[in-house]
Amino acid sequence: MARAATTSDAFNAVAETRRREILNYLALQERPVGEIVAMLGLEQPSVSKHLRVLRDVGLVHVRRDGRQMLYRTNAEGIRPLHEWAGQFERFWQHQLARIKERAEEKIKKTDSIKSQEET
Amino acid sequence: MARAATTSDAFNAVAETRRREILNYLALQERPVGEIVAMLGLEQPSVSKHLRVLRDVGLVHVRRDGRQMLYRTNAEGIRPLHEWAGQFERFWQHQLARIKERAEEKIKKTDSIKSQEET
DNA sequence: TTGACATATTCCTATATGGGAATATAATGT
DNA sequence: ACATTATATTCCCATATAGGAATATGTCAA
Repeated sequence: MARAATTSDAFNAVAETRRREILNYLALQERPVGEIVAMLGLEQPSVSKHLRVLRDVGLVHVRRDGRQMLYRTNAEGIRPLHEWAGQFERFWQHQLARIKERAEEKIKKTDSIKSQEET
Repeated sequence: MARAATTSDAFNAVAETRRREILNYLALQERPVGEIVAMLGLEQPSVSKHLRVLRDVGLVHVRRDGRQMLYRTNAEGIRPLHEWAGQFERFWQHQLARIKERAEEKIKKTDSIKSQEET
């Protein structure tokens, strides 16, 4: 089996840096394709293809305005990702706490060595 | 250019469902490869290859214990993902608020129609 | 050393890219 | 109808899989 399609789900879609950039750019307000092209410095067809992927997984909304297509990030689609990653929050907090503890113990030891030296 | 390597970063690495399952499984405690194999129902070489990818991007820690290799999730590696997704939290909150508003307005309208009918 | 167990790597193939180039589709103005 | 503008799609190719099969590596025990 080959790698899963980029259109399989949000996880695969946002694996691409350019698509994450697009989502960041379109979060605040909707924009026509031309502005996204200018913003990313990519060829227009490439941008259209990325937008297609984002549409297929429901990460952007589109509406037509004359000849323009206005795209906007659908933040809801990013929630599953945030929630999955959030499961690990308590673990990295634990890890950080342990790192802190060790660092403080190290300082204590250093201090006691120092006082020994002073003796 | 082809798709970015799965070992490019955490985003690409966790795009694969199996690898997310592995990270969930290894979050609570370290486990030998054999248990991961039993848990996922995949072939051992496939699991070893997924673990290799996770190691390369720093999403798991490993240590040897006799013939076994004990893997454990490195939650820190998942933070960038959580933080990127977290940028959109305020937007989906807005979106939900608007949906709620509209729903409430709809109910109001329905009520006023009802009272008209009653007249 | 030899055998058994645990894990990793290599080789293979079908599949899915992402970008460039060329072309198609859609909407507007004249 | 025709030219122009804005996007989308198709065709091409180099690259990177994920999994299966076979094999290699590493560790322990007798």
